[in-house]
Amino acid sequence: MLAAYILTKPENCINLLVILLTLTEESPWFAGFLAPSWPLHPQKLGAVSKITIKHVAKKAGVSTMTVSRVLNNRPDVAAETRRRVQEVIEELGYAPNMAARGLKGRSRTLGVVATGIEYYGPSRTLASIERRANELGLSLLLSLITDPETESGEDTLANLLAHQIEGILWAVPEIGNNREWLYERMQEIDTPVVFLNTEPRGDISMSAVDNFHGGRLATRHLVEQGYRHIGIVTGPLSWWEARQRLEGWRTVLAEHDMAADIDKLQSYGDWSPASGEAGLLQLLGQARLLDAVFASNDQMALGILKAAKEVGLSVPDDLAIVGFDDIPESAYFSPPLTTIKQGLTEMGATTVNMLYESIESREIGEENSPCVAWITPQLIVRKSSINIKR
Amino acid sequence: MLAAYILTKPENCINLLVILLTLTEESPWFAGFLAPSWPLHPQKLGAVSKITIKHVAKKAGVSTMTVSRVLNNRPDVAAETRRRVQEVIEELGYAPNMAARGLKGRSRTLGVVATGIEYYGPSRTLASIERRANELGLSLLLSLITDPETESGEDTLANLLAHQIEGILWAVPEIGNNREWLYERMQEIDTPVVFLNTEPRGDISMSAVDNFHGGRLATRHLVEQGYRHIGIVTGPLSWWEARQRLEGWRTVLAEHDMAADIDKLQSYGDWSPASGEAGLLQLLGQARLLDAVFASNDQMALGILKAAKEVGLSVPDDLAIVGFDDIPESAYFSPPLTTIKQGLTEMGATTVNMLYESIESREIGEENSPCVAWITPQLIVRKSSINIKR
DNA sequence: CAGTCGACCGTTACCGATAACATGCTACCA
DNA sequence: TGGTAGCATGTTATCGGTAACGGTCGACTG
Repeated sequence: MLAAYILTKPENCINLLVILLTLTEESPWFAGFLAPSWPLHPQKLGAVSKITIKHVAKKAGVSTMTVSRVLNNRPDVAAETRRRVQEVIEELGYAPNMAARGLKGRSRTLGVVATGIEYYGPSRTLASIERRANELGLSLLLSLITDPETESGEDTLANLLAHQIEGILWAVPEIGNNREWLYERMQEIDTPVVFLNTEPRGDISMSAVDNFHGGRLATRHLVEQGYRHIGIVTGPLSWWEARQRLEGWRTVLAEHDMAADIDKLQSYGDWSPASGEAGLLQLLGQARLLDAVFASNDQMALGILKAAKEVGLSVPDDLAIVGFDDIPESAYFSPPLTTIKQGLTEMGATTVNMLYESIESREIGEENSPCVAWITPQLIVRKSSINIKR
Repeated sequence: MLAAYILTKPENCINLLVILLTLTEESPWFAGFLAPSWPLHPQKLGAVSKITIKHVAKKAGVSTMTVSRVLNNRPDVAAETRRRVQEVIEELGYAPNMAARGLKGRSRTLGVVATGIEYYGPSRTLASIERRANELGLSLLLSLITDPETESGEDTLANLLAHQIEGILWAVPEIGNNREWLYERMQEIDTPVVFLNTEPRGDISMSAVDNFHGGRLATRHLVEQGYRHIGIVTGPLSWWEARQRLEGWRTVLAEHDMAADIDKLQSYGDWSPASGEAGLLQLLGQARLLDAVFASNDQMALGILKAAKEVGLSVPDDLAIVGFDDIPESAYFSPPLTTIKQGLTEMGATTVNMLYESIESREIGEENSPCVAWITPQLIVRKSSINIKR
């Protein structure tokens, strides 16, 4: 058979005129035409080549495309064919090459950008993200930011995009304006992003614990227990969470006419036990009548417990304490710590769901609008805040 | 220019005789030869197509291969060419597509299989793994096992391999024989695996904290402080770490002739604070003279502290306690906890280094032999074990 | 009974980077 | 001055999967 085709390579504007001689194996005479310097490539077979879609296709007697359709649960495959292909897949133990899929934009991988996973909150969140992603058949590419105050994460983002991930979970706290670049960048890239625990704004998808509500819950509980001079040790106010918890505390104090001299009831910590310790000492110096403290996390509450003991204050008789986080240890502090449980597991799963939906809807072409989910935290009452005498 | 080539497609044994007419853009007359039914493909340009190696090549006036060589720091590029290419890369903000690289076996990605990252040790380890991997330019695909006692992780491994990862870090504890399948599987796959915190064996690469030494450190410290009846609350004995710590304790007791009635000095916990609490009560019931406890982790030590307080034992006067892990909270327990710091950061980094070397040496073709690295833990002395009266 | 439609399946051209191989050129030697 | 070694660079095929498109065939319609 003799045929002629024009092939074009647009990128370099070179046209190739190809005169094509198709010879079947039955025409060995053709070998005579070959110049000796044009070697026939020996059939390179890898030693124990992995099983690919081609092997499956060959064994099932169909084309690779049909196998691909079966793999992706496309509707246009006859039931019988589908069954046969699935059998062969099973039999050969075939697993699709994700890199090849990624090249075509279906990597089934999410990027997670997180920080501080050696601490309870972030690691808990990450664990629930992984679990939900796994359930949905998605893999996770993990990137950690060591110091969110100084590292912007631009390299991190670039790296994730280079891996052809299909969506991004951004679990780094917004500190100051360390994220402005990202909001701009998001306009250009067409990979959906969902944020965790961040200040809501109209143009992003996000899920967050209602820290304001949490701050209210903690403070209101202290008010109800009869405490009248309720101080706070905040987290770093560059953190949105810390500001929200502070605001909740302020609101409740104002509601109960306890906000006179409110400045003297505030102390600024940095999440560490040491700063809780220092915070209590500072508060005691400022507010003589102090009888309760809302610590913005459990670690600081632990530092406060230690400081209280050292200055001879008994908890909860002289001083009540409420923490935030409900780390597993807090039930075993002495006394056991009243605290706010955040619902981080729920938040992690929710964000993955949101991202998944976003990816799905993008696939079928519809643009989906930003979405916000709030997680309601929960008060866990233990001994550190209960004073039967009052 | 006229040239002829032989192309072969081994898979279907069809030979193509290609007569190649190279026409530059300056030869539009050639269009006359085109049959109307052979359409020139319209140049399909994505809306805002990402920058690929081709764009860089074109702009730098070289071939894609040369760009690739520059990207991979291959030696055979002229200094001037290299500089120009790098300039263009910079200018266009080009980043290589990792999926495409993965397809060729150079995904620059490691798989991490871990469990329990909501706890301090694993999350700390994971953080240091990520940091070191990042420094080496490697990405991390994260897989978590929820329950290592029931989940084998075979699916997890398959998933990682499907992603064309170049190496695996296995940070799931060996419990019973939950890993036999993996040792077998490792024979077939040619992806290097490094294990974390596991019992050494000749045919695997691994890094582990010397838990036996840690157990000795803790116990010897108590002996030196003058305590004579030293109990232990172990972790679950299906865990290698727990067994090693127990063994260290046993050895020191035997060395000091304190191993009479040793059974009554043992209690079996499950890492949780609650089991520490229960463990102490059990020990007190068995051993009247008990004056110290080695808790196999800090969380159980916390439970023990609580239980001691409840039964009216003062720490460290009546009862000394040493923990294991050095979680950040332990310095703020009341009293602050003496404990063993594991060196998890070092372990994480070490395993990544080992895996990296293994990958590198594999690339240049040499087979590298299994390698074992031990991390030496460290005693952190705090108040819970210091009794000046003794 | 021609025409149309839809279900099913195959062919081809990519996706982006890289290994293998080919080629052009310079330098150096006999 | 021809030959050749070796450096720098280009060309092609390939990795494994999927989108786009085409073809076939039977059923149904007018």
